[in-house]
This record gives sequence, structure tokens and C-alpha cells, in this order.
Amino acid sequence: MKDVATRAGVSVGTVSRVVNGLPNVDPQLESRVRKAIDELAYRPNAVARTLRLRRSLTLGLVIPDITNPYFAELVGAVESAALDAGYRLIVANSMDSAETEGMHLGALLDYQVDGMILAPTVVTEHMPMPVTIPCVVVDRSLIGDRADVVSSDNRAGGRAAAEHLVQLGHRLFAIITGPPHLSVARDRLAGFVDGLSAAKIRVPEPLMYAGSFDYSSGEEGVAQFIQAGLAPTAILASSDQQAIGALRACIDAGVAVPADVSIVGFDDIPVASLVTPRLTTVTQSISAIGSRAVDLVLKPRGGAHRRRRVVLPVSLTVRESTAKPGTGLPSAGTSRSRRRTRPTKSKEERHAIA
Amino acid sequence: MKDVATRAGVSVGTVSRVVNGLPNVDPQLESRVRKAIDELAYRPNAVARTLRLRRSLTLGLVIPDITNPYFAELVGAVESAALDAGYRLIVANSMDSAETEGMHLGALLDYQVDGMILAPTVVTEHMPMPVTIPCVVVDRSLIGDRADVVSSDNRAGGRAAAEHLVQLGHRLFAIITGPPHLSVARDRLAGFVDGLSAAKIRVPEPLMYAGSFDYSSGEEGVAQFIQAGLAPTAILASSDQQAIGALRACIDAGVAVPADVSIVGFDDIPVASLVTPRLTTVTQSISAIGSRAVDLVLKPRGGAHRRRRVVLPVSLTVRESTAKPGTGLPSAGTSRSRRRTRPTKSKEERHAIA
DNA sequence: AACGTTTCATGAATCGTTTCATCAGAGGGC
DNA sequence: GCCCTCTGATGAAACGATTCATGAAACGTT
Repeated sequence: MKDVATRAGVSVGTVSRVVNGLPNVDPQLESRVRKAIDELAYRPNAVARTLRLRRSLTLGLVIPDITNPYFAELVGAVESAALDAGYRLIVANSMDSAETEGMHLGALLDYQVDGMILAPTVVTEHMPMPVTIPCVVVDRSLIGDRADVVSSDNRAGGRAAAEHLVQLGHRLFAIITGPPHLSVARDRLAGFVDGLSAAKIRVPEPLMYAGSFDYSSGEEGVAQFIQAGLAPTAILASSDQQAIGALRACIDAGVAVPADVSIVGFDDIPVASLVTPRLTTVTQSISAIGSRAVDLVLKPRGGAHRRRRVVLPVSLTVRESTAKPGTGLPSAGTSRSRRRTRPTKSKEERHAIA
Repeated sequence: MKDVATRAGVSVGTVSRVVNGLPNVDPQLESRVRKAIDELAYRPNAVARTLRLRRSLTLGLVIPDITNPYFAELVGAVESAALDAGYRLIVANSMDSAETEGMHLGALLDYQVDGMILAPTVVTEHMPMPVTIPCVVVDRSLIGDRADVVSSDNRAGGRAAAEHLVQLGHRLFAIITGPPHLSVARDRLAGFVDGLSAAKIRVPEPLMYAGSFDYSSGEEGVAQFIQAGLAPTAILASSDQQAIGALRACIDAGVAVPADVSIVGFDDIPVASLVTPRLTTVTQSISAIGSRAVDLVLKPRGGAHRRRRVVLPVSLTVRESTAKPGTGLPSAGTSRSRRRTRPTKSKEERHAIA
């Protein structure tokens, strides 16, 4: 900037005013300055600007796992909302580790981000929650925390999924839930239970499986249900990844979906409409979550107000993975299932290439 | 920092030396300073430090589409490699737009990142390539560019995929390629052609479809092949997303995979082993790409050297989507395919939830 | 006692911006 | 000619860290 100033024969102050489009600058000088800027290919140093302005025009986003398609979508949504608002975004990935998460949080603070959006991995009461900058939690909410929250109406979604299956005639259900300490998981489960108990249905203990939201939990859940030998005709999964894993396990066990067993997922990630059968699932509007979160973080509530809580509507998308009740899952010990329970490893060959 | 200094009764210089663990500081003073730091919950301002040090300990990564599972994995790999090297990562998403990409590039430069890793959307000769900081291109390489490159051995992968199918007995192939201006797409195609021409096989024009790497290109490709009416028995896709889309289209057209038609993908994204049938595909080691890229960017070549090029080996993972040749794709006009060509829209219902 | 070394602490300059107080000059009104 | 106002440009002081030259004390050696 100093170089630009000397080249244009003005002071740095004037260059600054040209760059920022402030008034009170002689048109002739302005063009001289612009010329110098072009010639020197000058670009303002955002770090110095941040230091002086004490705002970085940057938001931080911390997510548990970028590899999860749901969060990948969330990143996209938040980034474009932030961009629209004139902010840039730093994404950090905690890899489901509380420690990494805390590290990222601190680093983002050190980086002077103007606000933070986070989808926490863990509930930590003593999380070093940045009181200094606005902060909103998405998807999952922290217990006893004072941060604003935006999430989908997980409970209503769960209820709708359950009601849909009940309406199709199902009576014996299996449920795959997420990590119990996450509110998303609890809310979805509560929704399932709501919908089922309205029809006086209870789910027996062995037909509940608590895992994480990933593919393998779906497979593990189904393995457990088969062990239980109760032959449920429908599976309520708490994420599409779980549902796809469950689907995989059903097929491996020789169970036809939806003819024998119905499955419903949650989230509506892109691949949900590509698997066979296409997944019936609860779709949430990720772009709405992203833009509301950015809204909240950028328009902080006045000090005294209570924490804000935005709950966004979801919808049920009925595709091909649900139908009238069939024969249900097989029991362990059936030759059919015993023979084909986990063929994954055995059927995969890996060939190095010279 | 000044506050810490006055509270501990020392100068800011001393505080700085304590914080950075520099020698020549009296143990007694040091403990006073540490106490003050704790009491004031002082955290160093990374922005000021960057300004002074002229390095941010930060790397930038620009990718075309975070929603693509391949890039999501890449982000994870690069981030953990960067973290291991003591750097943090800013990820930017160009959403497949050259303009956004340029914007992000500039913004990262303004942010004084110490190095840049990019998977460019477009080949722009006059891309404002940052000569000022080290920069490496991953996955795709720019034509005529001077940046270092790390990528998988796409050509060998393509060849292996083709040879695998030839070996199974296939003679009539269809190929789905990626955007022709991307070197990844060209290399994979060249590999397919290598493998096929070794067996004296040529692919007729109507059985080549050039799309992007996403799901829908796979579906569109199969639609075109069916129109062509040549009944190929195997499909070589240039990405797993394409392969999954193609698989979807086959199933919708009543074609059994792999009984009627074999499909092989490329990348080995996580969901590739979950769809039915599990995808035979070329697996690349994304974590290797990530760590090599970080290596290169952090250890810049001396000025005079030629551009470096790292090509990583791939392997062929044989799963369930390939088998001996079957009846092949149906022709357009077959009642079977006509009736069931695009049922997607018709079979999906969306229910709002009160 | 004079001198040289070593060990620590200090203060000031610096990084590249923004912004505020100041000031020079032009123009108008009397 | 004097005073006032207004426009536009300047220089210097921040912002929060690092670092370098300087200097003060302590200690050995001669």
C-alpha cells in the first residue's frame, strides 16, 4: 500500500480511501491511484485489515465429520449463505473427537472469526464456549447451554415416519437410534415413539439398537434384530446412512425390501434416491438450516434476551423402501440368514496395479 | 498481552518469550507470567502474529464441490495431513464456477495462506496463479501450468478396469466419461481405450457419453446407450457417482446388474461398497494424495527446478457389479424399457408435516 | 579495581491497514 | 482585506504481536 501511495504520489490514507470507496477524494487522484494499483497488482492484506478493524468478515463452522454427506451438504449451505452475507467461511472438522473439536474452537477464536456455527460432537458442560463472539449451534443442541440453536423438527419427522408405517399396517417395529447424548438422536427417537404409541404400539427392547449415525451402525442394528428372532416388518432408522447400511444387511440376509421388510431413513441425502429401492425418508431443508444459522449468528440477540431456538419444518418423502407388511426379518439360525450374514469381506478382491 | 505484562509486572517482550518458549527467561518471572495468563484467560491473537511473522501457518484448499463424496474425503485427508504438519486449513468451495473459484483464490491469498492446494474446476490459461506462494494442484492438472501436481495413476486404473472386463469375456462396451477439458477425465478414458485396444476392441460412437462426474450423468449415459440400441454388455464409468447413476438407470430399465450388464466405477467412495450390487471399482488412496500434496506445498522446490509430478498407484477392487457377459442393455422400443424408463418422478411423493 | 562475559529484561521498531485530528487552499459574503 | 465554511489530503496513532539493539546486573579473572 505504501508502494502504491508513493507511485501515485499520494499518502497511504488516500489510497485507503480509494480502496474502500470512501468520499472526499479528488477524481483525478483517484484515477492515478487506481492506475498504480493495477500496475503493481496490489491486493490489500486481509490480515492487517482484520487486525485494525477487529473484525475478520469470517465465520467459523465446526462439524463432526465432513465425510458424512449430511454435513457435506451443510457445509455447502452455510458457505453460500455466508457468502451472500459478505462473509467467508472457515470449516473445521473435529473427526468426532472432543479434543480436536476444542482445539478447532480455540484456533478459530484465535483467528478472530466474527461468529461461530457449530454442530458439536459431544455435550460438554464445561465446553469453553466463546462468550466473546456470537455462536449458534446447529442440528444438535447442547444441554444447558446458552447458545442459540437451529435445527429441523426432528420429533415431528420421527412421528411422521412412524405414522406412515403404521398406516401401511405395520405392527412390529425395530428402531435404530443415534448416540443417546445427542439431542438429534433423542428427538428422532421420541418422534418414533410418539407415532407408535398413538397406535398403542411398543417396541421390545431387543429391537432397539443404539449406534452412531453411520453406515455400519445400520448393518449392526439389523444383525442384532436378526439375532433377536422377533421378525419385525419395519425398521425406523435415524439417518439415511443407517438406513442404507440396514438395507445392505437385509439384502445380504436374503430379505427383500420392501416386500419382506420396510425401511425408512432420515435426512434425505442425495444418494437416498439412488439406492435400490429408493429410500423413503424424512427430508430436511439443509439450505434453510444454513441460512437461518448465518442469520442468527450475524444478528446477535441483545444481551438480556433468552436463547433463540429456530425449528424448521421437515417433510416425509415416500419412495420405494416402504410397503405393506411382509414376512419380516428372518431369525438367526435360519439357514438362509446364517449362510449369508456377512459376505462383504469374502466377496471383495483387491488387485494392485503394476 | 499488554494486560498480562502489566499484571505480571514485566514487559510485553518477556511475555512474548514466555508464550513462545524462548530461552533466557527467569523461572520466577516465567511463573508470574503464566499465572497472569491463566487469570486473564489470555489467548494470543493469531492475526497479529500472522501480520508480524508474515506467515499464517495456514493452508488453503479449493475444491469444486464439497457435496461430491470424493472431495469430501479429500478434504478430510488434506486437513489431517496439514494438522500433522502443524498447519491449519481453510477450505473453499467453488461450486463448479470458474468465477467463484477465482474469487476464493484471491481471498485465500489476501488471507496470507502459506500455501495453496487446488483441484481446479476449469482450465484457465490466464488463471491468476499465485506465484508468490507455493501451490500444488491435485486430482486434475492444468494444461501448460507450472504448478506441481499430485494425482492417482488414472490411466493405469482405467486400463485395469477395461482389462478386467475383457478378461471376463466382454466384447461390446459403453463408456461414460467426464468433462473432456479435465485431465482426470481424459486420462481415465485413455486408460479404458488402452485396455480395450489391447484386445482389438473399439467402442462405437453412440456408446460414448461425455457428462460430468455426478450421479445424473450416469443415468443420462445409460439412457443414451439404450437409445443407441446396440446392447453393450459392460459399462465403464469414470466415477463411482456415474456408476451408481448408471446402476440406477439399469435397474429402472429392468436390466439386472451384473447378470445382464456389468458396471465398473472409479474412486471407491464409501457408498460404493453399500449399493446393490456392490460396485467393482478402481480405488485410489485419498489419504496418500492428501499427505503428498501437503508435503509438496510445504517443501517448495528450489526456483529453477521443473514442476514436480507425483503419480500414485491405484488398485482394482472387484466386488459384485461385474460378471461374465449377459444379454446386454435393451434397445429403445422394447416394451420393457419403454414402460419403465424414468419412473423416478412418478414414484416419489412428498408430504409436508404439520 | 578494572575489565570481559554471561544472563535477562526492556523499549522501540515493525508488519499493513484504518481513522481521526489537522491543515492547506479555494471560494463566498461582508 | 478579513473571516468563515467547505473540500480534500496528510501524518500519525492505533490494532497485537515479534525481535533486535541496548543496557543493567552479576560474576570471574587478572
